[in-house]
Amino acid sequence: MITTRDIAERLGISVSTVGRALADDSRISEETKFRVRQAASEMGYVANRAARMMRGASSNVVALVIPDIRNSFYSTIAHELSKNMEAQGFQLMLSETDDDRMVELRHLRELSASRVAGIIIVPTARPHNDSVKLLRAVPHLQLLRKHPSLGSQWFGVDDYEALRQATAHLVAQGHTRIAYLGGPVELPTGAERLKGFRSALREGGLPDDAGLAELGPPSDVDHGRQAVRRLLEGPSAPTGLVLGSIQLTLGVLEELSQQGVKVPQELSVVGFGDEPGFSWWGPGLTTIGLPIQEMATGCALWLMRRLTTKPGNDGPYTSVSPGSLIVRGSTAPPSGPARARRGGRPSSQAG
Amino acid sequence: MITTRDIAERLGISVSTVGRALADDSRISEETKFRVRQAASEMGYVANRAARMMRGASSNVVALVIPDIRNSFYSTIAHELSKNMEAQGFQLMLSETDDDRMVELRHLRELSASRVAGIIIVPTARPHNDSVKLLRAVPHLQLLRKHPSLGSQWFGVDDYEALRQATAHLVAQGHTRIAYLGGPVELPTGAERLKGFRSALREGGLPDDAGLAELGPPSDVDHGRQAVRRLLEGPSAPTGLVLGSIQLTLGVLEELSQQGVKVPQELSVVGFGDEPGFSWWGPGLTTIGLPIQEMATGCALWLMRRLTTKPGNDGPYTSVSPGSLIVRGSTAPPSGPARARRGGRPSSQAG
DNA sequence: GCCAGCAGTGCTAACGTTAGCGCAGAGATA
DNA sequence: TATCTCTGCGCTAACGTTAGCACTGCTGGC
Repeated sequence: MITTRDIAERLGISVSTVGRALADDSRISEETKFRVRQAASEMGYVANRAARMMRGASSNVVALVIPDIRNSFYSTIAHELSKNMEAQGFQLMLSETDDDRMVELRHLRELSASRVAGIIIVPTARPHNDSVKLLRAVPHLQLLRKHPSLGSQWFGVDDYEALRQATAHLVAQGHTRIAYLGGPVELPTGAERLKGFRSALREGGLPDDAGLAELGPPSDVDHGRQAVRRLLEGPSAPTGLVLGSIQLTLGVLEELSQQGVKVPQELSVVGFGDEPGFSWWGPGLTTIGLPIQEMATGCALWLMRRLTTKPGNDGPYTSVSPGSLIVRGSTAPPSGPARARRGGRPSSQAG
Repeated sequence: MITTRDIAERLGISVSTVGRALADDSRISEETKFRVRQAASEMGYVANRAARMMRGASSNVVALVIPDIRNSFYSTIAHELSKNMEAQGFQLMLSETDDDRMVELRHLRELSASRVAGIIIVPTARPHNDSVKLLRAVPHLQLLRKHPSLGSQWFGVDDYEALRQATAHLVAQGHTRIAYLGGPVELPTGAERLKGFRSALREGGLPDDAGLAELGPPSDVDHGRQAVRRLLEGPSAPTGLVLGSIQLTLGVLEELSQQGVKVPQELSVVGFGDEPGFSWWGPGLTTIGLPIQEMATGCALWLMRRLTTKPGNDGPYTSVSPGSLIVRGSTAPPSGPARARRGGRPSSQAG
């Protein structure tokens, strides 16, 4: 590798002069600067960032710590971050945890050793104590999931309200047996979404202890398939289904297509997130749209400002983006006797 | 930040001893090792990799340079690489080029300054000359696209054969007006895929100069929508359509759904890649399945071996994975007069 | 004619870690 | 008792870059 010393020797000047010429220092004559830049270019000199960092300069790397890049939420976030950071000369490190706290810890150790400038993290359910310690030493930002021990800098969506709306949509259509399939309550998002679901049930005068909530790994497409099969095979199958994860939604749609379940006649479905395929699935999937792109952009801008301005404006920061229900064809009033249960309306078109 | 010096001062020993204790050097007594490790843990010591790198150690970072992480091909690759590299203690840097050679160059400069250990790149159509120079200094591997100036280490798929098969499938069903929508010939993949398409036409005795090939930005979903609209509105609309990019396929499916085009009655479609939604789109999308995951794994293993073994086994290496046609419901013999063109078969079930 | 000031450059230390070499003390051997 | 070996540890230089300080000529003011 070419160093400033190589350039200095070739030109018969000192390394200081080379360094200053490359830094465009005003004390160096234009002629010298020109010769140095010429030589550097010819010789293929590339400054060694490791050496620069040893002199106290911070790195230009920001790490994104997420469960799985294949989840389109996270790839969208990664793209948006990358785009915004590239303009500021930052690079993006990618760490996948697979929702395993030990993997998360290993990654955070590595990132800490690499002295990354900042970390954007979607934490696991219960981060290891050492992970918490490591994060404290680096400017960081929680994304989507908010764990109290990791500080109060957080960008996320209103999970509670999103699921409340989605469920209320089914309640309003007269469904009384509504199931929920989402992530575990150990995850902050899982807990909020379940709360929103139950809250909407209560508001609609329905019992919320129905045991119609299936919780499990939110990134596991196969779990979505199996769970929806269990729900439909059960003794008292629901007429409505609300989903609380994009991967689970993918699994459910796959399974419903394969089993030939008639939507919305046999089952009304509200998905989570908005993938390309959701609009053309069956009758079109009614789903919860989330402003992931905007959130990621906000996140990137916040961190860039945090890293490029001197004063440590480390006050608590929280940004909650609202979701919005996208109504397509996968939801309709329930058919059959269950429909009469919703009070005064005449049972027109009953089958 | 805590350094070995801090630990040394606290324990009243030298930095050398601390360093050797942490490196588990056999010359250090077990008792000292224990005390050092204890102190390091308590004080939250994390080794500074920048300093370590200055002593000639190579970094543990591998960069992935791709057009866009939102493309599921690339997110799958990123995931697979990440998973395989994590076990070996490597980290993944993500660089998106948006297929812009200047962005690509900027990223490669940064990566070079960071002294990444290796680079896996899906190059742009015509990489900048400086990009070529920079890559030469780092162990690297081309993925999917193969540009001659970047060396002969390459992992990819058999683009030619994949498109030949896909097109032949339509030819065999009796289509005579088959359109192709894919990336530009400037891209190695674009050129190969177009060649495969035209080759299948010739083999089927069809003219291959039909002008039914629409080429354009392969990552642009909207371009897919517009292009298929143009094809269908044209004076001589095709009865079959073969696609040469996953993003274009997404756009086409969206547009066909929206316009209510009857598939396969009005148009037979063969997609590219296999997304979750492809199986439930319309009658199920016949598509070209590609072993992206296996290819990425092979890629990761090759680079890991390359980086962890001493001798620079830099001989040319090329691995071509075959694709396979997944036949679903979106392809069928053409209806209408065009069908009679395919020789002797009686026109049963004509309508 | 002498000193101040300035432009342009060189010398050197420092960042944190590692490895080669050296050294002190304890025990073994002659 | 004198020498050798081994264990356990310290000293120091080196990696590439940067910044503080010092140095050399030269110009201008008094």
